[in-house]
Amino acid sequence: MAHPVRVRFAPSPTGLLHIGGLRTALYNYLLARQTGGTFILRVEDTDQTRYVTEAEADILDSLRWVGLDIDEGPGAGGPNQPYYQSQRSALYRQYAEQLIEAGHAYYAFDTPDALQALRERGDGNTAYNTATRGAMRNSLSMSSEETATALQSEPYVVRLKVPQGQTIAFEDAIRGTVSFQSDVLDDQVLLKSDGLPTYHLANVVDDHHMSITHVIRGEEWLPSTPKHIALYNAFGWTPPQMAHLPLILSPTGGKLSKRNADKMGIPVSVRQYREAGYLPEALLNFLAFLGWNDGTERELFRLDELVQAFSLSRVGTTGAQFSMDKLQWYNQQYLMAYTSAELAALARPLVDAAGYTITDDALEQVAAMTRERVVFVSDIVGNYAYFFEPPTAYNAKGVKKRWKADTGSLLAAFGQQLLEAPLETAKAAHDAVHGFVAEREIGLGKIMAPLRLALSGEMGGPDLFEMLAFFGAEETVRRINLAAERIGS
RNA sequence: GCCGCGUUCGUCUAGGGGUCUAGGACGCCGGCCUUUCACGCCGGUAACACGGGUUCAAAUCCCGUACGCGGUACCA
Repeated sequence: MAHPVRVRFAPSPTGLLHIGGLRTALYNYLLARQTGGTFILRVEDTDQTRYVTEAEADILDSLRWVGLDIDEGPGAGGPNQPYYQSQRSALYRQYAEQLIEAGHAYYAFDTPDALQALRERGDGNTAYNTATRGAMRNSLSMSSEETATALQSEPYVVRLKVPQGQTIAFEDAIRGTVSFQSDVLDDQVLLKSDGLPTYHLANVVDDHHMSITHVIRGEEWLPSTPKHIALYNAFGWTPPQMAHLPLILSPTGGKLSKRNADKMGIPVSVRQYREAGYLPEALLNFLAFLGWNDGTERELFRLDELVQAFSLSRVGTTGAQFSMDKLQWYNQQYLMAYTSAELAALARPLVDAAGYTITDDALEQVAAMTRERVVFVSDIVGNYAYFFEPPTAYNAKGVKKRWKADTGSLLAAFGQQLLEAPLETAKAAHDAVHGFVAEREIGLGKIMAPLRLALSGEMGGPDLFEMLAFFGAEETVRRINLAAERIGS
């Protein structure tokens, strides 16, 4: 606790920000904010072949959308610029050379084919390690003259000389002690033949340079960690605290890969959730709970509340399957927490885009009526389009059950009554309907269900009297006539 | 294959030797409210992977097995 917490989210710009990446970013952010530490964004763009131009903007957009503001990084500045690894090549090269001079790394000249052949021997040995490196073409097996010549004329990489017969152990904040035998480790490539570093080198150098105190990342990195520890050791640096998060799994169990998820109809990029109408607070809350809980029975936490409650020690070790149902529940919970005015404001652009004309006041009334019935804001224009235009279809089951031979004339008479004494409030509508049935000595069912059908085409929905007050006498009569025409009798 | 990590209701999980006839949430199924739907409330369904130990006592500790997942690249 001597050093202030400094954490980083270090995505590779190979595509749209992944939902799992967002959770990693979230946990890093939570720890930083909780401790008054620093949240850094670093772009790990060292693989030129997988670079996707839109990716970086999408990562930035997505983080901004959910409200994970970064303290250092692209767009935010900071003392360790640049925050793009592709722009820090000189630094990595310098450190690679330092390692070579110290005898912890070496040059290797093997062709991809030669390495492939090694792997395919099938004797269980890794391609390039303490047992095999002596037989390969590298500065360990070649004379210094040969090496110097090769350096001039051939492509080469720099590899870490993994020490032999060591146990490499580290304390993971989530999993406790994890240990590996160094002999099973590959002599990791540090510098690729294109001169750029691999993840392993760049990551270790940058984490050290940026004084990162906690490395919080996905469990898929756990097997790489001993390589990183070996690197820290070679440099003589102290490794940061490691914390490996459980994986987010697809509902069928496998990794939530793009292909796997698409098959299940599950979006994997944050942008898709945004476009589908999920609220940032719902997505964040849901994601936070994929692998973490505060130990109480509370499940609703907004971002600032997560900051308060979060702790690395309460993060679980088991992979968590993604559940669309649970996410939707969260979305509904947060949607219900909005006031009608707020909900109306959220719905406004969708309403306009659908080509409907409605005043702000009226839209707020619609929001009030639908608030507890929608999972997405877009449901207002989807499931409740009848608030904006008369229904074009009528629930067949409902019509069969509730629309009798005398319904048409009954509704017409009710409509007539409305025009004579227009209703303005739900209370007035209530009284009008009750007065109407009392006078005629008929049941409420004779009029309420058909009225609802005429107004909305549906059998369920918001309170009928509120709807009547909303539509007013003229529109109600119009819809009664339309329904009578279309349904008949 | 090898290395690593994991395994409590269908799913997310609480629980870390006795308080567990295992708690909560989502989903599902009933009921109440509402002459509707939803919300809300009440109730139900459903789990400690298996086998050995250790212990007076094990979901909880140890070992093994099985299964799942991850890694095994000049990708991150």
